[in-house]
Amino acid sequence: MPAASAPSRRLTARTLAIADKRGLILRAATQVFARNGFFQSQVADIARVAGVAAGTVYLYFQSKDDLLVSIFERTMRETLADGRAALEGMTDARQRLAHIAHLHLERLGRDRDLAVVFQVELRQSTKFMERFSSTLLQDYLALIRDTIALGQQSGVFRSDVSATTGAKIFFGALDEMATNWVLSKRRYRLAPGADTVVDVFINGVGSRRAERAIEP
Amino acid sequence: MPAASAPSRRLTARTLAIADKRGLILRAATQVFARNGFFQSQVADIARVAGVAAGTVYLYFQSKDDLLVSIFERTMRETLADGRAALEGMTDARQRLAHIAHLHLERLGRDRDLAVVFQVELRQSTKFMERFSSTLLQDYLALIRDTIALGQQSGVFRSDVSATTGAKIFFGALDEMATNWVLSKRRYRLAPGADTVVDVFINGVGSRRAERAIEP
Amino acid sequence: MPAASAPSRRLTARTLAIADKRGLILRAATQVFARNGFFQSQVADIARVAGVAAGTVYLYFQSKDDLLVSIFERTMRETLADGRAALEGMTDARQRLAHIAHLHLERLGRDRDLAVVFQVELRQSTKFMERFSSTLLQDYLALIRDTIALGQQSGVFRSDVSATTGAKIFFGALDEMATNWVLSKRRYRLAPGADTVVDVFINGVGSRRAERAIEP
Amino acid sequence: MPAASAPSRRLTARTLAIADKRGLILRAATQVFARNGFFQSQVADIARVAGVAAGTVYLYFQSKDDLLVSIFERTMRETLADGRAALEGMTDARQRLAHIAHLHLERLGRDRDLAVVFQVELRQSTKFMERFSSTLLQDYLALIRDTIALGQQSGVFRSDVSATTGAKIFFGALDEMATNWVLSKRRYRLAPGADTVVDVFINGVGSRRAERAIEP
DNA sequence: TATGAATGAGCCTTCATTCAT
DNA sequence: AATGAATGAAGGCTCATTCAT
Repeated sequence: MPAASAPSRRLTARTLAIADKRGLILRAATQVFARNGFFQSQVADIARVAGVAAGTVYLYFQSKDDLLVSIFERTMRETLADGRAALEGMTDARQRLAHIAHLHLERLGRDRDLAVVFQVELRQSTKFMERFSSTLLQDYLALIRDTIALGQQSGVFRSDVSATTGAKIFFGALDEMATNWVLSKRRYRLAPGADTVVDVFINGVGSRRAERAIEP
Repeated sequence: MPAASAPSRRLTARTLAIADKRGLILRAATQVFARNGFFQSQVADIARVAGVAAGTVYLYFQSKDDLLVSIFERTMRETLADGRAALEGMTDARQRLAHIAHLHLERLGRDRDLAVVFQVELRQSTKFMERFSSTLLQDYLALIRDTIALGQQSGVFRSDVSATTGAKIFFGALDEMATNWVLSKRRYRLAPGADTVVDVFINGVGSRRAERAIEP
Repeated sequence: MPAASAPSRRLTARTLAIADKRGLILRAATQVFARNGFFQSQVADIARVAGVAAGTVYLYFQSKDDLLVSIFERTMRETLADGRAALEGMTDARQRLAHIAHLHLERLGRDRDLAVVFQVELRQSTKFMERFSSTLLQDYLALIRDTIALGQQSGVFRSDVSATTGAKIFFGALDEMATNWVLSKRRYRLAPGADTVVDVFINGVGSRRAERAIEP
Repeated sequence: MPAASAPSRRLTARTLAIADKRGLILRAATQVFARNGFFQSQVADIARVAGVAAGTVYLYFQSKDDLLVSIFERTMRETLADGRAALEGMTDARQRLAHIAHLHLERLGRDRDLAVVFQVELRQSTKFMERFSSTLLQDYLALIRDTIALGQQSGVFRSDVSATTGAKIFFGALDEMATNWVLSKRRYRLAPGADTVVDVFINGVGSRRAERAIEP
């Protein structure tokens, strides 16, 4: 092996080590935040769970807030990437919505600590909310909105409901399913709820016999 | 007025004064929490806005937490009472849902500070969430669920979607409408969204031409 | 009854009422201080036990401190007066000491709450201690010192021990008996200890066979 | 010195540094408590006198209370250890008592701040008193009681006075000597009083001519 | 005299963050 | 890169005292 590659290899190793430790700390933070609540969690606790010293956390993250933001960003980025990749080949907007719903609830249903952080701890205050809603969350809502718009263009969705409003309703429904699951004392599987949400969103709860609903 | 009524009058005056002061402090707390966030708000700020001394707050409320809880409880109690009263005469489940949605978004749309507290500050942590979800919030969800069940019995709603899941979807949609409105930089009227939510919830976004949707 | 006497009678009645209420509050304070400790006691508690409003306490006493001081002064004044009166006819210094010791321990042994206040709560801090030691407590120590000096003059007490030091030792012994009784979990009668204190103080614990003691 | 000893040396240095800082804070607390009184002292003052940050105090002590308790425990432990060590070789109970008295008054007489804390501040309330009297203070009284019992067995002390009562009287006398010294405005040496206390305790203040004292 | 609602000064403690090693 | 001892700002809450009634 040529000597020249050594530094590069070392760099790669280092990069991996860093990535590992970042992930290690982030997983510890998710667990601690979920179980104690963000404000009741101490950086020292997270460090202990991660098996590092308190000061070490600050080598990888700016602040305690940054830990929370990073959990959000990392998960959102992954979800968005996964979502976009999977949607690539799907032409049916209804199928796309179903996929988004499944991805959404499956990811949260798979990792309860993550779900708690997403459904509860991240809603700390306008401080966080505003920071989030201006970026990745908007991207996520945009993904849904575009899917609905696609359905409207292709004629499978009504055009008299704005895609933006539809996206809020769809996201809100999924979000509430997740929040309810997180706060419920009963233990049930979250993911199956995705089908119902999609079904209701597309077909409504109105019976076929009933005429089109009440207009204001 | 007979002399005998004097004590009663004094008592009433005092009772009113107390009620006023509680309400005064609660309104101040709503404003301060909404603008600074719960954790960034100081009890001294609330007292200043209410025009009382810091210690006086503790004559009417147990703690800072209690202020937040009281805002929630007071509003929920009123909303539930109003909702039940108005629903009394309505037999059509679709009409009932429409009414609930309007009441929900109108109340929040009328008082932005209250909306901020409800959509953001109250979601502080599982500590609060669990406290809430076990009581009045459950009552509210039950009100929706019962309305859906009524619609299923009368045949205007499908019976192959559980009323409980339907209630989550309906509430989640309304909740997201409110949260989006609160966090949005644009200023628009919240209440009109109620109709769309009801429409989509009942009729779905699927076009009439499109067949019944995707089953899992 | 002459009209002229009415004011006087009223004044007397008022004076009595005042004396009663002062006493009432003071007894309540003694009880509350004894059971909760001075700093843990709240003026509102004392008022409640006395059956008056919080503000009323301040019509009879300057401050919370004043309550503690008044308990001390009232008891000391009574004890000193009783002591002096009883000592009047006694010529034997040993008999006098015995009487003082009995009076001391009987008064405390009769009222445990008072004893707790005297042995514990009054030792709050130099602030109180210095205030007390400069007046009535000095008078009390002087009463003992003078009794010892009398005994030295009449030849029943050694003159090679200063009366002042002797008084400290005698008082300290009584004081410790009381403190031990107050803090003890066992329930026993305090007063009988007076005899032992006097006996040891006068005769020493040395056996008769043993020669006069160790000199430094 | 071999290289191998370096880690051990570093450990020792750190241990010393910690021991120093604990002691440093404890000395500062003694000074501040003595001069301001416990309740009037602020933890921030103690930190300033010790030359550390306020938070640092809490790295070494649980609470403000703990500082007071630690002063007591440290001093009592040392005094008990010193006392037991010194008593080892002494067979004469009278000599032993004299030694205890000297140790007691010398230690307090040497450090006025410590004396103030012991004689005044530690008598705060039953809260502290009960905590103390159940352990180290009992040990100290037991040391005196055992010494008296030893004297009774060897025949130099009377057996008709219980060793327990004798111990209270002896301790009370020493305690009062110290309290008087602390509260006195005059400045005199405390330790010499030890001899008088022992003398009076063993021989009594009764003159040799006088017969055995008054029996109840 | 009596009330008790209102006042507001005062402080212990926590814990995110830093930095010397 | 890693440590963890040290920092110090920040605020909820209590309660003695006042005063309008």
